[in-house]
Amino acid sequence: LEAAVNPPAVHINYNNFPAKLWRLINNPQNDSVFWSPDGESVIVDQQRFEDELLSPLKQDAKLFKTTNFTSFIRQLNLYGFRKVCDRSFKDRRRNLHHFHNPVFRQGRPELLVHMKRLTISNKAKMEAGEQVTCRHILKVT
Amino acid sequence: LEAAVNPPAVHINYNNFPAKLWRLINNPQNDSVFWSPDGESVIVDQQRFEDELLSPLKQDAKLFKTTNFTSFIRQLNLYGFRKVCDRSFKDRRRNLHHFHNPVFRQGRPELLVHMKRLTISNKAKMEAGEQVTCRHILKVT
Amino acid sequence: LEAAVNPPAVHINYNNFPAKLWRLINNPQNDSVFWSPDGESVIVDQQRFEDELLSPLKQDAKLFKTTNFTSFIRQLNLYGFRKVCDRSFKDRRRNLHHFHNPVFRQGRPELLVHMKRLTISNKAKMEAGEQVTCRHILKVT
DNA sequence: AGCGTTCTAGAATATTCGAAG
DNA sequence: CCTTCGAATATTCTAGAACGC
Repeated sequence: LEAAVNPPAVHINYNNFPAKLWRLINNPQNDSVFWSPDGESVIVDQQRFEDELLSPLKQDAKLFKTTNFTSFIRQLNLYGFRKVCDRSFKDRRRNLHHFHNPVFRQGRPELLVHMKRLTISNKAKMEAGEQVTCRHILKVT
Repeated sequence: LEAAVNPPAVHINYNNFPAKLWRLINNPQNDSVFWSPDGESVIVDQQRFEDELLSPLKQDAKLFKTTNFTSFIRQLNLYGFRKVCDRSFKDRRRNLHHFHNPVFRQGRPELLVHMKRLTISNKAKMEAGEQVTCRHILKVT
Repeated sequence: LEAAVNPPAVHINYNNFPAKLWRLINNPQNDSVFWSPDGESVIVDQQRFEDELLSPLKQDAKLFKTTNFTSFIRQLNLYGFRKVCDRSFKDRRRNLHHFHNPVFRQGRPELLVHMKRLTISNKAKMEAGEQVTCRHILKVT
């Protein structure tokens, strides 16, 4: 309860995928990634995302090195996002992708520390009950 | 605007990495490190860099203690440079590395004071909104 | 040798992927899929392919049911195509994909009957030396 | 049962980072 | 702060799996 009132400061690594996605979705300037109405999942407008964030013409301030939308999808899956098939978000002209991750929720940055990168070796470790090191979480002694 | 015309004198520690890189890239004698055409990023010719700056044969005027190119790359990353994969700079014969840092730009020495050495503790402090002291910046106010 | 002079009539199923790709690449009207200069591999211009063949706006004459380029790539891989990384075909503005399959070559339609759909079960059969049935090949003896 | 489509994951390589000296 | 090394992350290409036809 106390934790809810005074949430511990969360420090996630600025350059890693979870932090980038968190900044993007909470950035009012950005209109290619946004929260679903219930704040429980992520919606990505593929065309805008490609135009504004992946275009090779905008080399400088690029958040991602890739120019392929599929690489972004691979990252989402690696960090535990699963696609939600929601008819109400279908749009004939726009390609809207709807992804859910239980530890990526609007207004809950403290959950981000539970993100795991689901590589084979990490999954094996988790199976065996071992610790998984996650570099996106800053250890602030 | 005034700053652009009369940039304030910049004082960064002569022997630290940012200053060394700044001197190198602006030294017409040097041909292993140079600005990209738009002045927004750094291009390094690995062969020349190794031959002219890292070779143990040139003990005298050696700028760096290391003889490994990878250590130089580690420094670039530590100071916030990220590799840019730009197809147009590919050269079959030369190994050209293209790195970008928003505060390392041609003709903008005043930006150098914003360079941060991205150690874990510095990153955590920055996440928490605290000041980060950098020894490479000489305070001469 | 005689076969090269008088190649046996080849009949592949009109609606299956190999036939569709063959028609596309040999159709002068189409400019999104074409042969590499040596006729040994396939080059796909992603933007044009999406615009002209996958766009949901062109419902009528659509060759494929999908609107996703990735589904097309999945088909290429399923039929044994592998990506070729050829620098000389890089284009900053266009996304050109270069795929190779030893049995898909310009002017050699008779090779198409050797195309296999590499599903798990087909691969297992081939490992065991069994026949693989391919519905895209019309048996017209 | 085979094919097309979709979503997710495996595998390989390139890049970046943490930690120790 | 610099250097080194090993490990985590990012990116790319290919494949597994599930489903509908």
